[in-house]
Amino acid sequence: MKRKITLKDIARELDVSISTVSKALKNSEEISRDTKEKVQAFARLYNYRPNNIAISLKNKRTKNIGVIIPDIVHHFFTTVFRGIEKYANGRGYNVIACISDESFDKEVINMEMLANGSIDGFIMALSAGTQLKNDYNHLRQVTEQGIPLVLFDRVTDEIDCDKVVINDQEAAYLAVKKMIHSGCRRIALLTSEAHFNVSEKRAQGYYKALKEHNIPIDESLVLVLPHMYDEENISERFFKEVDIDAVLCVNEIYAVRSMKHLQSQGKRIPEDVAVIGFTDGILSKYANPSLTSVAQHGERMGETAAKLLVDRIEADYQDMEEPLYRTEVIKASMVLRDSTK
Amino acid sequence: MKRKITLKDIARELDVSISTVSKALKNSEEISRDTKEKVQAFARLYNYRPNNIAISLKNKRTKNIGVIIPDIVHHFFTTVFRGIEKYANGRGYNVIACISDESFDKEVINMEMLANGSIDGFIMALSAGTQLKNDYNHLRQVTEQGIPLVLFDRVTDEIDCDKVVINDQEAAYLAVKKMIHSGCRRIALLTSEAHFNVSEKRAQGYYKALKEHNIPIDESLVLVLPHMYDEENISERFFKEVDIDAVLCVNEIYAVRSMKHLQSQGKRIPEDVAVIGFTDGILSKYANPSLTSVAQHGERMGETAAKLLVDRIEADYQDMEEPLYRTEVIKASMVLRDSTK
DNA sequence: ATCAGTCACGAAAACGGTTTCGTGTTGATA
DNA sequence: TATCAACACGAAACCGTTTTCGTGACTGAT
Repeated sequence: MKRKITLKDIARELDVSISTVSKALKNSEEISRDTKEKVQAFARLYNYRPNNIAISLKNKRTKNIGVIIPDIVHHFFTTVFRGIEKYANGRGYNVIACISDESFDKEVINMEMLANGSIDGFIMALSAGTQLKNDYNHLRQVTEQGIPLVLFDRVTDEIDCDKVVINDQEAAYLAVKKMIHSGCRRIALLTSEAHFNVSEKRAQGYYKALKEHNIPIDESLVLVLPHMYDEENISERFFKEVDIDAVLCVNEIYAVRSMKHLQSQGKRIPEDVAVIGFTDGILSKYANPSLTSVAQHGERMGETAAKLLVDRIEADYQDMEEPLYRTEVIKASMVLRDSTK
Repeated sequence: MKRKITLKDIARELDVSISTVSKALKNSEEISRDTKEKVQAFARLYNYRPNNIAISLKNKRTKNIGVIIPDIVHHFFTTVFRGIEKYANGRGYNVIACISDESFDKEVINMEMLANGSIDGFIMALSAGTQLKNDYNHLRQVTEQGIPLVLFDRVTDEIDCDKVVINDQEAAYLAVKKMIHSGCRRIALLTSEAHFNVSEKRAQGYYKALKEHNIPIDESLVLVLPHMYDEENISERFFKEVDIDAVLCVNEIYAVRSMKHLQSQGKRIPEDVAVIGFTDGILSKYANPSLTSVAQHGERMGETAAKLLVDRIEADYQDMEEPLYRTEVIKASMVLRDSTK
């Protein structure tokens, strides 16, 4: 087993000082051609690579960024993660992934684990637990220490930092508007109580579209599903009881499940009931009929978040004047498929 | 902005030496109660946390593990990743995620980035590119340096290390057997040419089951789909041309697409054609009809891989005698749903 | 012969910890 | 009173780099 070779090893072997080796490898002007060649050849031969940890300690930067997301087995977060990873990698950063599992405690623990030098900055989406608790002290701690933070999707006004969101309200508004224009009048909304932020905004868009078209709001058409609790039965019952010609769902799963329930009642999609979901993932694409869906462009969101973060890290590092905190809005777009007319 | 406080700061402030502070915080017997209390109180007050990087440098271990997977937007890998993250976190390790994007070059670059001190060990699934190229020098480099490596799912015999695989062949065998027992005789196989290992093993299971039941093998019922190239058209044509009463697909996507094509030809599932897929993901669950599927238990696979890795890292660290390399087999299981009789 | 000015290199500090090995002070013991 | 162990603490090395600041040897000019 060949152990890793260090500057010291090279120095000893070639009978020069450590500083000389370091400089020679950096092609410093200070070192003679002869020595440089000798050192570089030796380093190549023994496949010398500088130790990242030592460099991190010296430079006080790790070239790592911490990503904390509530859930990875979730198409949207997965695509965001990919966007982050791609962009960060392109700029020489590695990504440390932590999954909060929607839990406040895990989120706090993860942040604390990473905030002690392991990373140069954070990208995160708030866990449901955190939003429920409405406690953001762990975020404040981090920003007060001068660690850059970018929030995406599940954000909060309580914290002053860079943010990336999608135009949820507008997207929902446009989706409902589309259904209205194709003749729908009794439009249901399936939403969740869990991640307040986005669900609420989407609901606002829904109400706004109805109002604008003078369609009376019927609260019995709005179903708020509890997080992970007997959802399926509740929604099945719901569809038996209401008389509708369209549904807007705040995610894909609700949407395909709605289609299933509606179809089992003999309703045709989209002829009898139109369905639109949020999150243009694999389910939307392969559902039968395929699902018209609001694409959130997670990958772009991830890239944008990563860019904001890395830019700020590097500005920090080079003592450049700090750009003001920005909130980037990623425009959702509708992917038209066969569940709408 | 409060900068991070260091041992040196505390030492200066309390007029003791750095060593004393260090020991006091570790509750060393060497230090008097008075001093310990003073130091600990001060540290608490200023929220002192030791710098991870410094500790890593000293200990020559980072408590990070590197995970390199071909793709994250893929249910199976995602669940494995979650298993790894959970287990590793439980043992105090963080996970650095790299996505090779099925490319040999990216895999190599990622490994080299991480192998210079950033991590204590690797968990990875080989990229398609690597399997194609059949070049494993980057893995060999890593193991020769004494960095522990665990391969999962997409493994190779070329490298001597811990491995975690599923019993692909047997799972496929059992799936086909099930279809035979329910009366199917003309059973198609939809497979891919990309990740040779698993596809091939599944194919072997398919052939084995047919042979064992004296069903003649008809190569025209086996469709090998090229990776990402016009798959949909090819498979649509395939289903128009063949006359079958069952299909085994090496992944969910092929399976739901098969169902779609079959249904559009008026075939009923499972009455006319039974369908079984691999990867028990979200698609299988929400497909219509829901899909009988081979569950690969990715999460358990991830946990197992992480356990193997962490155990080896810690054995290394404590100079314990090294356990021999092991290959753990995760048993796949069949989730019966509505696409089979 | 003296002096200034390269040139090529080394010593040492620094990053933030841990750990080994002293060492000065105290109180008890012979 | 001399000796010694126990106690409480500090100095310094070390992990592997980078970087600043010398410095000795040589060159060329005066």
